[in-house]
Amino acid sequence: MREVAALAGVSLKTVSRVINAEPGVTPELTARVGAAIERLDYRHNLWASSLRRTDGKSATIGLILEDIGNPFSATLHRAIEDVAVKRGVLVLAGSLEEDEARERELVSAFASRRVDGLVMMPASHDHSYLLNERKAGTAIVFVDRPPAFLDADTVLTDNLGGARRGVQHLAAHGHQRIACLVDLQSIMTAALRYQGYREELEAQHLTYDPGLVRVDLRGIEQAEAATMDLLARRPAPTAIFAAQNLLSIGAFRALRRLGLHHQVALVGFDDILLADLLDPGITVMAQDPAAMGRTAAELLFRRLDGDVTPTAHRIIPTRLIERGSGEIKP
Amino acid sequence: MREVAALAGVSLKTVSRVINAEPGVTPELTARVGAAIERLDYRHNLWASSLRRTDGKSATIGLILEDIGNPFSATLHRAIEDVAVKRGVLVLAGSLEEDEARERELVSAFASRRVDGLVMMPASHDHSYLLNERKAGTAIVFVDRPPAFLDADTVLTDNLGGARRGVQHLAAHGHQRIACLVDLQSIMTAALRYQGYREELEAQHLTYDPGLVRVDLRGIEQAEAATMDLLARRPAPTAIFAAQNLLSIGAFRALRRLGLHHQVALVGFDDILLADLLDPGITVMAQDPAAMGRTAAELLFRRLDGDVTPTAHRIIPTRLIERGSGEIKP
DNA sequence: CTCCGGGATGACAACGTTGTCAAAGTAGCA
DNA sequence: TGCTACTTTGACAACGTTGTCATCCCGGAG
Repeated sequence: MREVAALAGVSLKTVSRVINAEPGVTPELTARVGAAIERLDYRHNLWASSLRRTDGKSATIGLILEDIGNPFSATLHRAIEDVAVKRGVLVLAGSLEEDEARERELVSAFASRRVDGLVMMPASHDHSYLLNERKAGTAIVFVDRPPAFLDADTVLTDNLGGARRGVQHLAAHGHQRIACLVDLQSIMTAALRYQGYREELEAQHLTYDPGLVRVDLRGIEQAEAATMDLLARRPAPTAIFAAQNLLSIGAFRALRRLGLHHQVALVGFDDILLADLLDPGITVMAQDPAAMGRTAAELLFRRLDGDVTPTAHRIIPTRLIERGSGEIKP
Repeated sequence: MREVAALAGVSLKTVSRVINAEPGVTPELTARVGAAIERLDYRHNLWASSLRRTDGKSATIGLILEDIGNPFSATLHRAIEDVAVKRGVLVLAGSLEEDEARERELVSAFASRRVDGLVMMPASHDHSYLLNERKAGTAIVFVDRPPAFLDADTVLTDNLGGARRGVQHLAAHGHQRIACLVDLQSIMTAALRYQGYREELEAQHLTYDPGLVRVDLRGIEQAEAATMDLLARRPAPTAIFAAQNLLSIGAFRALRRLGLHHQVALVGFDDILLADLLDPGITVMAQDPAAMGRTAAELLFRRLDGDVTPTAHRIIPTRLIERGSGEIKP
């Protein structure tokens, strides 16, 4: 910047004014400075700038996800980016893999980089440690999973309602023995879906049989094994509610392996790419990660713009997509 | 930091030393400073630090992808993150959507934030503008697509060889009339796959029929329509080589719609989640985005560590995965 | 002609940190 | 005791930028 000022024959401050498009600089000087910037290939240093500015904004936000690589997180990420680019804000992202320590590390790494805001899908179960960040002026929005011991803006899927709707769909098709596959119960969303399953059974006056439920399942293989196991019981379940993505796939695999994919009904929670091309297509309660990301980003930027209304809690509805597997009768 | 120094009763510099774990500080002082940091909930400001440091490193790299949200990019992103976390480096990412102007904007935004390195999957066709960035000390690695008018480290899929292998697989099963679906020809990878198709036809002494090729297809719908169209020709093709992800899905849809999914062979380029659960499973030439990301990140960090050997060009092999659709005989 | 107001420009300090160098303290040795 | 050598600590400038305030210049009013 010093060099630019020298080449243009003006002071440092004038260059700063031109760069920040501050009013009150002669068009002639603006042009001279612009030319010098061009010629020297000068790059503004945003960090030095934000260090000195009064608002201290870094035009950067942090994003903490379960796994950047999985389709749900990736779609969410993309939706947040789309909102952020409009404001010239860049996104730093990191994966947790259900590791609470990693969550703390990431928050700390983001704090060191002075991000303006944080969108997080937490792994831990106590977020009181974030109070300090917020006191330092960082806006925080939780997405997909709620905060604990902290009051903050939150964007969630309607896990309870969605699970109920899925089970209701099966019951409406005449099923009485509906099995259920659930992820780690320590994950709030999994617990809620399980709760929805139980609530809806009761609402439908169906008896709850613990033998038809498998919890703490991780990944396709475990779900496949659990499904094989469930279907070996007598009387066997006539329908399966798989409360997560990979669990649906595992269940489908098992059904195919047993040749039961046209006899036993299946409803999954969370949509799967290509599920419509399978035979039968998998009926799901679809989440809307793009809407979640968009909503979370909008809430975040509203806070950064100075909104101080009480914390907002947004519930994104799920949508039933009938593709065949959920409409099989017992 | 001033407050920490005051509370611990030491100078600024000593606090700095403790934070950076510089040798030669009494354990007692280290402890006192540590306690003060804890009590004041002090956060190190990485930007101010990197502003002052001689190496000027920001422990942050930039990642430019076609679309953060698509599975290929997301997997690549994740693999890069995995290498980066080991060094305490964070990743800033942005999507291009085939927009050349956006590519420049992102590079500029990253440059303003003084990233140490850049991994990019470019959309533009002239990267000479990056010379200035590199002169400024930013390491640059290209991934999935090669640079133009710039010599830089590159990590590519074996597009040519993979396409040839796929077509060869179809020919080996007795196919003579093999159709081909291709993405935008302006995309280097698409052009190479098309070239592989033609080269392998020639190697197999099969006649090249331009009527069996559809280029510049974008997305599932266009591929589906193109496939319907191709299959209406007489004589009809007995096999299809789909040179991209979504094109394979479109082709499969069309085959299903026409009830030809067990008569016409299909080989896709780039793997598809769940492709093994379809009927028939889709045979593909699988890319390895995780290996690409890992390799790119390793090259980048090697440069950052001072490696000045000539530019490296890594080719990541593809792998044929037989699932049924590619093994159908004419 | 003087004085005032307002717009354009620049000098300088400060943001939070680290590199440089000097000062102070300690131990060892003749 | 006096000297050197070394270790530990601190004062200060500097990184690249912007906020504050002072200065300068010009036109117009009295």
